[in-house]
Amino acid sequence: MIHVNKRSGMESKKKILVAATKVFSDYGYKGASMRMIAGAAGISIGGLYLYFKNKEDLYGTLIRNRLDDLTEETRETLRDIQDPAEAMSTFISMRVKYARKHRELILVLGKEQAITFGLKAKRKFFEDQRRVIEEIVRKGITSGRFRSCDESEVAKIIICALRGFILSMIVEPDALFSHEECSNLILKGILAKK
Amino acid sequence: MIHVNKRSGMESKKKILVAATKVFSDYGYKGASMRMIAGAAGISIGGLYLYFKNKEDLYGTLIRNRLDDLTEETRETLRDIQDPAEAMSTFISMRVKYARKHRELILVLGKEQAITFGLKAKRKFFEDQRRVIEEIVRKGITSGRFRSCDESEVAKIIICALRGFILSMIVEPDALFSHEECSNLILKGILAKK
DNA sequence: GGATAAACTAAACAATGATTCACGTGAACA
DNA sequence: TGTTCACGTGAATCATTGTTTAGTTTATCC
Repeated sequence: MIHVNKRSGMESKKKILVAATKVFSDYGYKGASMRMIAGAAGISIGGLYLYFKNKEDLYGTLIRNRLDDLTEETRETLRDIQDPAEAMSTFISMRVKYARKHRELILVLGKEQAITFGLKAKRKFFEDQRRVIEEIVRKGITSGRFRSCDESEVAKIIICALRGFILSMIVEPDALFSHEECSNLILKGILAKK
Repeated sequence: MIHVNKRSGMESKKKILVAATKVFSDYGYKGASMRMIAGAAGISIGGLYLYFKNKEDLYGTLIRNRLDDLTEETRETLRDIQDPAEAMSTFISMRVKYARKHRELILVLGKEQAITFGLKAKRKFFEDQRRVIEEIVRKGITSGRFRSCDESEVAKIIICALRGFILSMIVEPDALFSHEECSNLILKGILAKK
């Protein structure tokens, strides 16, 4: 009774999403055309519309999928790390590594801050990430490892700094710096201990 | 002999640049049309081409002007500050304040990383800024105020963190944090002094 | 006033965009 | 084998784009 064609649609859908990520990251939302995406995916223009309502839908699906993945992966990894300093380092290096690996995604995200449909998913993502950091900082303070501070404020700042690290890493790949140094600065600051 | 029309062109050029900044920041480079810019500037479409060769020229002029201004302003302000910690704080708060005041510019900059003509001016800008920070860090180390570290590496990291602060500030105006806290984290880190 | 040139306009141009639709294709089931 | 339908095509549609151009207004100079 179930009717599944051998030319499985799911495969095409995946091919489209992969191709679209590449094209969007190279040209931005407006700069990427459905023709280009279709070409990159090896499918016809009309074919795109079998799987996505329109350009906006394609873009939104792409963003949502990837961000949800990363959020899940983050929680997973941090689950059994107890030391807050180590958790912080791990969080930072995770995000940096993910960004390096999924360069395209970061470019897409960075490029279209104004497109409203992307914004909601992005906000949710950063909110999630912020909460994770906040929890780490809270633990750090109560355990005496971290200096006393407003954990929510500091969490915000760290998230933002991290965002800058990653953006720069992507935009200027030659101006590289290690994620160890990033962690180090955030943990120790730059003032000499007196 | 000098022939200057009362309908002075310079005024129109300024009006266009102001309007273009707004429109570009709202819609991005591709998303902004010459029609929209003309409308916002209260001028005809053809009028734009009296002052700018084309869309790319208009965009490029806009970026270059603003970035050069900020670089100059930065050097000016830091000239007579001796204490490296104070210089660092001042630098950070300057950039944050500038970003808050010229929200549109930051949005424009953040939006089109891929447009090559904008990129060159931007790279130069960040390079300039990096050198300023590097100098501050170097002074801090030799004077014993800062812990010993690779000044060029740390300068890069601080620039990137700052970029993140500013980007976040612009994208999510509600998730505000003080520039005092930013300086604080960079200067002191988060680990407790032992 | 008449001439000149800068400042400006509006319509037109060719190119390109997203989206639609009438039409093929081939695997699965009867 | 023939019917069905998911899958796929690409020319056509229509809006919008950047840019050009022919023509109009307006301030200055003789």
